[in-house]
Amino acid sequence: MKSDVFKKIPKMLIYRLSVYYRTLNKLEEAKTKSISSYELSQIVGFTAAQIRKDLTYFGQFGRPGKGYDVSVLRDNLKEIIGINKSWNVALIGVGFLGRALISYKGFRKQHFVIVCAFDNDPKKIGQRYNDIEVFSQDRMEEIIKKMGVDIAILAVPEGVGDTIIKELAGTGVKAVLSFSPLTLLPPEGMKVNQVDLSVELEGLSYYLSHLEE
Amino acid sequence: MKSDVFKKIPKMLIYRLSVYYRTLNKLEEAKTKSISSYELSQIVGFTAAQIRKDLTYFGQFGRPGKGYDVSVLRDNLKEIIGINKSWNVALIGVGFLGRALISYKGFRKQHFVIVCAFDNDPKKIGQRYNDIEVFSQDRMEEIIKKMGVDIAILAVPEGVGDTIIKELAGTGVKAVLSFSPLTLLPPEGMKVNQVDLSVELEGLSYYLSHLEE
DNA sequence: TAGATTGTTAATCGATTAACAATC
DNA sequence: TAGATTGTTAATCGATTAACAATC
Repeated sequence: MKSDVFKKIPKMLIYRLSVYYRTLNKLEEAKTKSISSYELSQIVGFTAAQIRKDLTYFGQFGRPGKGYDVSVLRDNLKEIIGINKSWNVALIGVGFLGRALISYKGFRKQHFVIVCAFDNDPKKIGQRYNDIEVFSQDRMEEIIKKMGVDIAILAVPEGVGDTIIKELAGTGVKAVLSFSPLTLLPPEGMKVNQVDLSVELEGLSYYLSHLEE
Repeated sequence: MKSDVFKKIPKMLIYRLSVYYRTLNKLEEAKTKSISSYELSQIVGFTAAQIRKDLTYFGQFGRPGKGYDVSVLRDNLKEIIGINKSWNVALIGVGFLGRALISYKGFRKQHFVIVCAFDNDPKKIGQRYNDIEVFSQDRMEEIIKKMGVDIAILAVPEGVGDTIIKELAGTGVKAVLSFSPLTLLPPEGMKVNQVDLSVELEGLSYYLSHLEE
């Protein structure tokens, strides 16, 4: 059954799940006990029908006439998203961006724990930032395997991203979040989410250029 | 006619345009003179049909039997995206992330120029990073108007994002790229692109959790 | 019970893909 | 000319929205 349930969901649904989860966390902090799909829709900006539809991909979480119990739905989403456990994260590249990520407090709360960092600047190797040790880039495979890294975050300069992705493929890491622009298609079996500054800015440029219409 | 042409394009097309543009730039550097939709499809990973379809929203840029002239298509995309000119960018928040953005060399090349930065840490105000002056947060409206800022980049800690978006609405800035998680819906007329670390990581978590299926 | 709201099916809308006549 | 490849229309696929019976 499980394999059936999770088969084909709309691509954007995963992003909406994160938004629902975050919103429910906020509601719980505010001691809200229950919420209807309509009320939730007012907060997140999607339609109530879409929210209900989205949830049906995973089960039934509400009560007709009553709405959803905030903490029940939250806990279910937590499990669906897969953050009812912690994931081990390796940070590759300890420049400004890398250090911004290391010092980002939201990580632990969200069940992603940076366990090691890599750089090939000799001045950085062996140092600790926020208690995370920086290793030499050539020890990537060794350390990643030893520490059981699930996810790699790429914060390296433009140009070297593709090379590192290839090296990562060899370590068994199956999920990567890259802040470095990549030009090659990701290797088979590796999921790569790209945060792409140019693409985001160019989206804004397009919007501004075609505003009058 | 223009107003007709740009009316309703698929949401994801804008992102693909950026990918085409970047790829064509690379091809031009490599002295490739012309390329077919099929060859391009092999590089970017979308289908040839989609590439041709995407381009028809904006005009006819190829020659049947011949393909596309790399530099002609590139120049057209440049204008379509709106980067045949420069946009003035204000950086809000000069922490690690802010400084990573300031030192990112890709900016100028891509026609986005950081013209000013804001922070409310007294130690930072008045300083210059990469020749960009940091102003006090309360002078945001004044400076942004004076400098003709088009786009604001939000690199502030979690929690303050919503407040600053509201302030920005008053300055006339219509496009924002936010690295800070926002919970409120953006004000009318303001386009906000969010780079959301939690959402990206949770997407990976979902993928890893449902791998076997 | 009456009112509210879910879960789900059917209808609509939008985006992608296939196919091919036009044309270099 | 023959072969290649575009631009575009029609067919398909997928995602969203509307509607409503079921149910609390």
